[in-house]
Order: sequence, then structure tokens, then C-alpha cells
Amino acid sequence: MERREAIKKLQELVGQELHELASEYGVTIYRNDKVNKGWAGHVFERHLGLPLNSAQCPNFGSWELKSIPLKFKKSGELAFKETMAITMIDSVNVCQKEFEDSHLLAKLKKAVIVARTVGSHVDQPSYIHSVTGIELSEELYEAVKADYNFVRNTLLDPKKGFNALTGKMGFYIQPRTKGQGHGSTSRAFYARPRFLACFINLSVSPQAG
DNA sequence: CTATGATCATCC
DNA sequence: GGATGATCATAG
Repeated sequence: MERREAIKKLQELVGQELHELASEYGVTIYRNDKVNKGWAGHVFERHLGLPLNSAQCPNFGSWELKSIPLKFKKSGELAFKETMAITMIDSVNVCQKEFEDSHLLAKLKKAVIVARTVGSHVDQPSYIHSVTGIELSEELYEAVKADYNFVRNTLLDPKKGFNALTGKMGFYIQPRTKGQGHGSTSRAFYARPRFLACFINLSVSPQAG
């Protein structure tokens, strides 16, 4: 399936309620009393008829699927609720590869982002807001590259290294813990709301109309 | 257990 | 409200 084809398919979902889609595709939202935090993404993958897997390489060949939650501020405006996980940070890999060969850039260039509105709780209905692809402008490219190199330099620094990475780093892209249980041993690249705002127009809301 | 999916809980 | 670290489901 081509990226453009996938975007088209996903855009058919705009305005639909995610919980309904989840039950339709048999995606787990609740397991006992716990929430499956990746359910939203699974729903979209199911919609495209894709299998769930955890490979770091793009599942769909030429592109990557991502989803991001949006929330309504008191003013009624829409805002990003969370940062978006991009890809795992492999210390060795990052140290060896320049930005242009990195997983980070590869993922960003192939990403297809599904924005969806959420309430104050998981039980609140969630509607698909929009579907969009990432297009890095020169400015953005340089900015992201700077963040990547910042992480890279930290890893290369004998006095710092992998454990020195924290979510405080990075302007557009931040390194952050991501793993099971306390004391996560792994880190991943996350896109800050600031970065996402460059691609997603929050002033356009299907609901507010 | 680790990697990927993305959100929850908590601190400021 | 925004940012940072922790957490849960699924697949191998």
C-alpha cells in the first residue's frame, strides 16, 4: 500500500468515534482495570488491514503511522495533549549514524499523523480530527538536526552517555524514557507539541463547526 | 525480557 | 497548563 493511499483511507475516518472503531476491529482498550495505551494506534493499523508488530522498521514499507491526542483548552481552542513517540534511541546506532541516515529522520519523512480529540478521561469519546503527512521545511530540518546532534553528542560524551539523556533536552525533539516498569532502560525520541504544531492546523475543528 | 504502540500520573 | 518520567497491551 502506498502512503498516499493510506492517507486517503485514514481520512475516511475523520469525524468518527474511536471507541466504536476499536470494538469493531477487536482492539483492546481495557484489560481488567488497566488501559492499553497503544490502542488508538492499533485501531488505525487494523483499519488499514495491517498486522501488529514491534519492528523498528516501518511496517508498511514506505511510510509510518502515528497518532496524537488533542485536547480542548478552557478557551475552547484545540491544543496538543501529549508529545508523540517517534522511535527508539539505539545508543550505538545514533552514535554511528549522521542525522540524514538516522531512524529519526527516516521516520519523520515517512510519517502519517492521525490527530484525534480526547476528553479528560479515556472513557470520553474520541473523534478523529485530521490526517496529515510531515513535510520538513529547511528551517525545521535544521532544527531537528540540531536536536539529534545534541543527543548524539551526549551519547558520545564519556562523562554523560546514555543515562544522561532526559526529557528536558531538545527543542523540537526530546529523548525520553520509555520502557516497562520503574527504572526504564530504554529511551525514545519524542516530538514536542511545538514541533507537531508545524504540521497540524489546530484551528480547524470538525466538531466546532 | 525487549521493542513498539501512545497515554497516564505527577510535579512545577 | 505544560513538561517529564512511568506505565500497559501486544508480538517475538
